[in-house]
Amino acid sequence: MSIVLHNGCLGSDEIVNDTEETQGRSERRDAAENRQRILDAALRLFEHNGVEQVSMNQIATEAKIGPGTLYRRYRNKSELCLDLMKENIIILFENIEAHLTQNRTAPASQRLKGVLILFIRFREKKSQLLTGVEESTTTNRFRSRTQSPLYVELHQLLVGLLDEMTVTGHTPPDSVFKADMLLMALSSDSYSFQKEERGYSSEKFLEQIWLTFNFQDV
Amino acid sequence: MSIVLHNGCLGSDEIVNDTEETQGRSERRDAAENRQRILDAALRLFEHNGVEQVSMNQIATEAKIGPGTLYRRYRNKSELCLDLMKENIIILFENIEAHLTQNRTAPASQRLKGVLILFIRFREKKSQLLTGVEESTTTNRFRSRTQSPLYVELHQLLVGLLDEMTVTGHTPPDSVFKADMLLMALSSDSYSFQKEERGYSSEKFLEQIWLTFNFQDV
DNA sequence: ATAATAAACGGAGACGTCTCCACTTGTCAA
DNA sequence: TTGACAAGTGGAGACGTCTCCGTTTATTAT
Repeated sequence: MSIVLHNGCLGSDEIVNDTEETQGRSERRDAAENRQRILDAALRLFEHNGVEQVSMNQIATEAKIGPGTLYRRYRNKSELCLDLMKENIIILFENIEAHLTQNRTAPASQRLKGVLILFIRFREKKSQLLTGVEESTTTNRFRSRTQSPLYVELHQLLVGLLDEMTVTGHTPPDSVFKADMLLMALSSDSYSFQKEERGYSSEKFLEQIWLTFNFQDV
Repeated sequence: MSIVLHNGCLGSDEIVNDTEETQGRSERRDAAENRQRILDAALRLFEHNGVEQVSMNQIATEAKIGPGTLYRRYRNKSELCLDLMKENIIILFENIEAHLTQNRTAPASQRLKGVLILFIRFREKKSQLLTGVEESTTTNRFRSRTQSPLYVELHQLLVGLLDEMTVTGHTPPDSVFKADMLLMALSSDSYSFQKEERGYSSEKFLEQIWLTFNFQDV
């Protein structure tokens, strides 16, 4: 599972690229079959029990394969969820791309807001799976999050927009840093905490982000 | 293990309060002894192997007690780390209190900066243990982080300062939200990521936080 | 077809978290 | 002192992640 970084503007189709890097050789027939079983089993279990509640073990059992086989394909649940979200990720990036070209002449802050809105919508749509993607059993949660191609891609995008927005005259705030903070603020953990514990709606949340990061009006 | 919220300004001594809520009855002798063994064992193992690498199992074995006994006292490693840091937490809050009264008349933004500096120093000093405190095996990492009394206390403090700093005339950014974001930005995950992956020094990190959140100069 | 071979498989097992509960032990009132 | 009993204990065991490695299977060259 890998999302291929592309040169220049977003190429929605190339973003999610399965099979190992640059075609080693096509997938063996039995392997392909098993992968489908895994995906089916996972989806079934996720729907019945919720993503959080389902263990890799259960998935293996449901798919009637050994744990080793499951782990060979997906190092953890996070990777599996990512694979299950391929579709939606592609759509997200297509939407972003469309929005970005449509508003090509608008101020960067406006384009940024649009991107954030699209991302929040995306998050809402498949919140459980996305939380699954961002989760990680192993130590260094943030580290694994930031290594995910989804993160890298979005980060790059944000850096571009933030750079454009930099107010000339002030000390330039490092856009890389700012993008990291922004993505952290938009993470599952943060988002669901604000919604559930602090009682914010999506709109209020976004508004607060905007105020906190002190972006330009509208 | 509980940190008692206090009324009004910081009462450094009351912040860390052991034994269960408001004295149920004093700890049994054998229990007290075991707790000491646990603390000793944990410290020993942490020093030799690093906090991350040590499991609750190992601690129990090293302390020569059953796993059940260990878990009865500390629901997880995080709580154990918190107990191990009591001293340092008290000192942190004492320092903050001192700084706050010393600069009582200075602008809130300056006081805030001081608090952040003290916090970063605190983090540096016991980084491993603090990371341990913020870690959590269970689902909902952020949730458990935010429920920790250390979080609640700091959050309260920040809200106070941020409220003072609110520029009259702008849309008031919710200080509770801002404080959440700030604490998230200062979390172990974030801090160590910026230091190790992005190559920031403590000073640069703090500077970027300042710029990102767009606080007043100095 | 068939042999060679690399990929894929499965499950045992190491190690981890955490719970449950029958048993022991400290404490305190009588 | 002693007995009642809450507090504390320990370890078996349920369940989870993840690895290792001997065996099976698909593919491809012959």
